[in-house]
Amino acid sequence: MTAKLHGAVVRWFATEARDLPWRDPRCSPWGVLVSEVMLQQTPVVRVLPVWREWMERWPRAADLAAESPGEAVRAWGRLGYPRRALRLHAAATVIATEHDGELPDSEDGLLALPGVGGYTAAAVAAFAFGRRASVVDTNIRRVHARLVSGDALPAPALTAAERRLAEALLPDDDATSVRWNAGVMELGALICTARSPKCSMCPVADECAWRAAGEPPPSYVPKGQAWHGTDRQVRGAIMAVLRGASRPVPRVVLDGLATAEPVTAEPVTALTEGSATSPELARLHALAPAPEQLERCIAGLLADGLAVELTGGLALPH
DNA sequence: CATCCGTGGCT
DNA sequence: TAGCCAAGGAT
Repeated sequence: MTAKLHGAVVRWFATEARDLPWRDPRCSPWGVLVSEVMLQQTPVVRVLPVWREWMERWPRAADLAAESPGEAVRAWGRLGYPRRALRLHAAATVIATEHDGELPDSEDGLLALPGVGGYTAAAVAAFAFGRRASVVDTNIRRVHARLVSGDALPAPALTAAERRLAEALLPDDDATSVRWNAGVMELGALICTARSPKCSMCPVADECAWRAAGEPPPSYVPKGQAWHGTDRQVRGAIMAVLRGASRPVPRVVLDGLATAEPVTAEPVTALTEGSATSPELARLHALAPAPEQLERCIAGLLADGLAVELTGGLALPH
């Protein structure tokens, strides 16, 4: 019953898939893992250049493990959620020291790595090792919701029913299951998008339960992600300062930025000479965080290991 | 299980 | 333009 869907999606994927470097058969499992972690909540177009830099600089897990975690965070750049860089570095260390430099090829083995959850473990097992694994990401969930369940959007959180459905739809043989996973994911990314899906270009539009039902609206309103004034925004601004700093950033500089006292570009430059570029400091200052928020954010970054306290000030971890 | 955690392109 | 939202994971 699902054979028709399998054929349609696999054929569509064969001709319409984007030519992404981590899909190259010559890409190593390590390269696939790096791509999957970078792609967690970050769009492909922004990952591409950073992934290339990482692969050139750290072609094997052991190469990254030999670096300091701070270098990983700095090379992560502005991909967002920098703790992912930290966990990727930790995963590289585990791979280098406990797995002789080779990635585990089973879902369970992958799942044990830092920063690797259910999605990433299944994705690497499938895309790097050709295993039959049930990959469930936001794209696949959305396609399943529309195509099979007739809903405009998947539930707010992954449900057991969705896992069962994904497993039930997964082709039996390894090779087809890999193409199905990749194809459904690509379909969700390019055609069956969250907003304004391109149904006229969909290879399985005729089988879509959501279309058959007259494209009913979502049964709930997704709540947006708060940003302005949040700790995340302040943490991000602090991290940008630390990434741009070639030496520890004195606490007095950071603390001074939280005050209402205007800070001119001149003294900022003088205080942080050689330790940070002024655009990053200016951005943090423009946020005008309350002293307690700034303190809370710094404490959070220290607790997360994204920053360390030195006598000279705050810096990326060594 | 809900919340927290960055960033910037797109509509 | 202001929001929406993207190949999630950890707690």
